[in-house]
Amino acid sequence: MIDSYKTVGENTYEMIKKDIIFGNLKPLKKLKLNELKNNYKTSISTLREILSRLSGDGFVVYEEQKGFYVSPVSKSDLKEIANLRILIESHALKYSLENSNPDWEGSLLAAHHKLNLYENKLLKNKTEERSNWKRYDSEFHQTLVRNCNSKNLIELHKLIFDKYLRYQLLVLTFRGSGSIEEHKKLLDYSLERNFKKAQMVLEEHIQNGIIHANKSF
Amino acid sequence: MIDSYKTVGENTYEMIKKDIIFGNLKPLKKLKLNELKNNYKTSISTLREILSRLSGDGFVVYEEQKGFYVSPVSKSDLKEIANLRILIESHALKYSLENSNPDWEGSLLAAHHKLNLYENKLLKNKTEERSNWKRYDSEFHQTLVRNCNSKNLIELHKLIFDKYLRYQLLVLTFRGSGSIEEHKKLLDYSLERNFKKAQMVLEEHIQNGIIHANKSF
DNA sequence: AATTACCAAAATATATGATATTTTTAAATA
DNA sequence: TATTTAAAAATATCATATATTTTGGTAATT
Repeated sequence: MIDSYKTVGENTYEMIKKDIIFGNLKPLKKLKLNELKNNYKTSISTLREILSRLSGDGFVVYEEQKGFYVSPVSKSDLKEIANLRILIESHALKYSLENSNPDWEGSLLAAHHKLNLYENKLLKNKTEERSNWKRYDSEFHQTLVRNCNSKNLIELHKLIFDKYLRYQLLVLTFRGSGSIEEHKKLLDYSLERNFKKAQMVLEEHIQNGIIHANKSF
Repeated sequence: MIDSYKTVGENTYEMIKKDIIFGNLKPLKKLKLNELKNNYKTSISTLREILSRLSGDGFVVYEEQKGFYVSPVSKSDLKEIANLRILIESHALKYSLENSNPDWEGSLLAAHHKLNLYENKLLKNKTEERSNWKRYDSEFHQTLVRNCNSKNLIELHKLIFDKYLRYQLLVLTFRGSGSIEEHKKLLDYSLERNFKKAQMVLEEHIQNGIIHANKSF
């Protein structure tokens, strides 16, 4: 219902973006208009619109007269993204904590609860669906920054986070109990409004993520 | 020659973006496809592509089934943008200084020289062209961050800076000798690789800009 | 064998016209 | 005044057509 209400363009945009994030469209793959037209059942003009948007988001690269292709990935790019994520997410977290209020604290608790249940499930059963884990992880981190009271900052965070997400789904794996503990600390320090400690855990959390990644690249 | 080589879409993209930044297309103005088609002499499909890109850049807002309109401006938005600019530009500056080298120092000196000449001219003659000033100012600040060695960071900075630029051209005016001094200090501390002092000046520089702006909003 | 030149096929860039929907506007009604 | 309704305007999408550019392969040249 919610989904089918959207326009063709919007739906296809989501689909292609998802396919890039989940790796169904591999890095550097040439995105030929005719091919896409057949695969996604939309017109060329709509597709060009979509690809233009995606190139703004950084998931697609566009070259004049040559067309579009899926953005490349690299270890150094991941490092850059991770550093930016630390910068942006920390900054937003700081303001979220300053503006802390019961409503927000409640939503953070809720988001953590769901994430925690899922991570524990993953710990026991490795075959669990990975995309769900990422959904809860995203939700938790996005809740962390949501209270910062700056629309621009939230948007920027989403931009970076999505790029990071792509790497998570391409090369990062669930780190197990380490990640669980970090999330718990992140929650606790946030509820205590202890920015310094929360920030340290966050930075560690993201750094640990990419250390883990180095193996699989 | 260089310009006319580009595609119609690219040229029109630049034109519309410029018209928004310079205020020829006023905030909240509805961007009707047919109207734009007549004014910019391009097809609807090309225009939709362009507007899609611009909405990714944040200069245009898109609403499903309702179309496109020029992004609004507000004092609080300017404040958010300024804060983000401080965050991003400081961070990038830090790394630029760490990676400092003669080449970069040279280009920074050059950029400052041109900016300085122009600002002094402005000080004497208020009627001078304002868009030129902004060009040199942009160039100087972009040179500051260029050496940070992170493509993502540079792109992010450009994104924010352009949004800031729009406000500069819409509501900010030349502050006179204050700005000149700040730029000079920014240059000197950067050449000394004194991040702490350079950062402080930068923050002050941007803050002073928006204090000045409050009057005209 | 490597490089260059050239041609055909593929792909992009752009424009236009057609159709279905949706939104907006303005008029009509209660 | 508020609500409803009908007409007009605008968006969303697609298909098609054309010019230009890029690509890939073959032949010619060094």
